[in-house]
Amino acid sequence: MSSSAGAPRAPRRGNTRQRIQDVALDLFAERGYEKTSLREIAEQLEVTKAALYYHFKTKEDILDSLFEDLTRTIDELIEWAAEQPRTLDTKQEILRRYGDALAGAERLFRFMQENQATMRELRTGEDFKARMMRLLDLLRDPDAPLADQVRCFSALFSMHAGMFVLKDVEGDPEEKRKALLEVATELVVRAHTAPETGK
Amino acid sequence: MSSSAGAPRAPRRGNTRQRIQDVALDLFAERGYEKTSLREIAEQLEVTKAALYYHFKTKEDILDSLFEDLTRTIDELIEWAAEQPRTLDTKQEILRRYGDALAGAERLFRFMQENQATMRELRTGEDFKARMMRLLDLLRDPDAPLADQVRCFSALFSMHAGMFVLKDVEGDPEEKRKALLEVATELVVRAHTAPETGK
Amino acid sequence: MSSSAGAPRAPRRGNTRQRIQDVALDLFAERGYEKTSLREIAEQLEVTKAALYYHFKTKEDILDSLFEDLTRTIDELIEWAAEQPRTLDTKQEILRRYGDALAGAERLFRFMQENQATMRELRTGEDFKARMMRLLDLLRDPDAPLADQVRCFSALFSMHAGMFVLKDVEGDPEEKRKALLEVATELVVRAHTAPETGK
Amino acid sequence: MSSSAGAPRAPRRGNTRQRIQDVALDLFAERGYEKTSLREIAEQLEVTKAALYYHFKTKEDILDSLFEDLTRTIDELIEWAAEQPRTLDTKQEILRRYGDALAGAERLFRFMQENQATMRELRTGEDFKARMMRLLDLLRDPDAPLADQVRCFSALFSMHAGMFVLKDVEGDPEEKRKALLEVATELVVRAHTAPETGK
DNA sequence: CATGAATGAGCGTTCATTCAT
DNA sequence: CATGAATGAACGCTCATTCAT
Repeated sequence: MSSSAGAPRAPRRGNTRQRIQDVALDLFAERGYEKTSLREIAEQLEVTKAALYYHFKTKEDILDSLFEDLTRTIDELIEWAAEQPRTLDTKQEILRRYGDALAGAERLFRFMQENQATMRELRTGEDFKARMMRLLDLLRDPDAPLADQVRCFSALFSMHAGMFVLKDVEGDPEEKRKALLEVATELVVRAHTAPETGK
Repeated sequence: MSSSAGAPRAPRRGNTRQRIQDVALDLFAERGYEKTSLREIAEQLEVTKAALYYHFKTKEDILDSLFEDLTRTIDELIEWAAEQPRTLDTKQEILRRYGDALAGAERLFRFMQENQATMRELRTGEDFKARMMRLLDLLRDPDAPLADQVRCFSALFSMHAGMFVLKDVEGDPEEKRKALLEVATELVVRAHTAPETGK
Repeated sequence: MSSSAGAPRAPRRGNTRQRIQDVALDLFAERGYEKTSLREIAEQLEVTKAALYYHFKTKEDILDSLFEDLTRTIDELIEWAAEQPRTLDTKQEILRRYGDALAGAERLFRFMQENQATMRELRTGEDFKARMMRLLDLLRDPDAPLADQVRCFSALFSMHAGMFVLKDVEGDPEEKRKALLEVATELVVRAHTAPETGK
Repeated sequence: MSSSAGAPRAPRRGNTRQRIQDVALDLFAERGYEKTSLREIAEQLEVTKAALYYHFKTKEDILDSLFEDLTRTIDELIEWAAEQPRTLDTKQEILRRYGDALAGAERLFRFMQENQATMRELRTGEDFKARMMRLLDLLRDPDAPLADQVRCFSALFSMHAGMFVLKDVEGDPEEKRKALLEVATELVVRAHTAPETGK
């Protein structure tokens, strides 16, 4: 895709690190973290396994690096949200921004979605889960009835999982995103404004 | 744990097959399918790896056997639902029954939820996914606007994932179940009765 | 072949031992001794592995039993030949009788032919080889030139191997046998009557 | 054996691949292909099993590599022979050259001779057999009487097997080779010039 | 006459990782 | 910036064999 230019085998300047990340993410998402071996990654890049170790200390290190950007983005979102008044508007804006982050890191979310068992055993996984919980806390009101809390979780989680499950449904991806956001927003609105007391 | 008593070699009655299934499900759910080795399972049972192979032909075979009951239950649900009129009542009953199935196979659902990458590469996984899609088809109306379809998917999926995510939230499990069912039902109701025409 | 009669699943009287031998010989010859497992034999007979151990002490024991008849036949041939005068007529008769023995134990010869490495490590194999050498000694004259000794070995060995290699050549099996015997005889005749002195 | 000296970890230059081949051929020929484990090979080389896998993709791959040289030699022989007139002289030259190939790959021929059951199930084995048949076709006349065809096969096969069987006979190896070639040639001559019509 | 249940040893193979060059 | 060569640990699986019933 990128290197279609010039010589039959381009010199490939200092971009190897990024190429590793790219291929690794593809394979981790496609076949799972454990089932993807460094040999596969190296082969697809036409370098040796040892080359990977020049750029990353361990296999887990490769995975961690993939999360860096996303983690920063979400941290910023959390930071911003924490400073806002906990109004409905804020919550809606959180969902909107979260949807954007999601769209910008689709493969990574797919990876998380499909490798939760792995994530649970990795530092990065635990870190990420904590951030999701922080986000959830910004959406829900801990004193609200359980059903409202479920609504908030459901909103967040549906956005998360929706893109992949909806792949089997016909329709334009952009439309799907909108529909997911719409339903999520609706759930949060309902949770925020519900006047009735619990069950 | 259990057989710490007397004789150097316990009699070990004819329950080994079930004990294997039990331990396997625990470990598969806890640590993931790939990361659980047959050695671990055998060690926890205090038998040799070879003993596992007396009862199951392959590792995958153990997994498959775990799905048998659940698969039958869901097939019955699908069969039943297919014969009902596609009313709102029917849909609500589907959710209720699905919730029951879920409660009766909690560890298995947790396993699925957390090992999707693995499931995708296994026959049983594909089979199960197909059944989920059948269920979704019984809830949604293919001509309805996208947002309504999202509501149905979201209902199903939230029930699915909810039990595990909500473990970190305080509250009685039975209450949580009810809350999940309530929100799911609400989503399906909304999808069923929505008068407005999509986008 | 034999038990085509009556009930869908015959009671199978005391012939199990023979059935084991029959199936074992088939598989040993077809797939090799090492690559044939007792499980395969048992499965093909629709009994359990343990049943085999009721009839034979070890896997090697099954193999040994297969050689019993043939061994006796060849021992008789050797004994008979040892008492004859070492004339050309005797030698020709040896070949003829050997050809008969061969025809009556075709699968076994095929097994030997194709599993020599295995035979060399088994008692029975060594025993059999010794007998072959005895036979060779009855055909050749140790003081004759090397070429004559080669002729005798070649005669014996060609009969041995011929049946299997010639399977790929068109023609009636009985004719092939005759042709093999003819060539073998011719070689022995030449070895016996050669007037020239070796090298 | 060699590196018993000084340094705790010998340098082990770039000859490992060949050392593997050498040891493997020894063991395959001595104990049979199936009964030779990679552990044995590795131990004899004082490396780990995994080291073998750096140099060869599978166990079968090691075997295949052993055949490469011989296969090329025989292909050249076949190619050369196919271009010659099918005279007696040509046939004699084929045997002579085949004898040379045989002498240069003695262990390999022994391996084949003693592991035919294994060879039959391996790609390389089938390939090799096809080549032998090609050679046989270059020696025999398909319209000649069966006995003449047997003579040709017997010639080829005796050379093949002779070296190993004759190990138990006293005499100089070089002399044996000559005697084998002499008898083989004689058989082919007889097949080529036989005036009588078959049966 | 046979089975059900299990074992211990071993197999071929793969993996993440290391390190001298 | 990377490779060639290797390791140690583990994996899923199969085997011949045993023994109480």
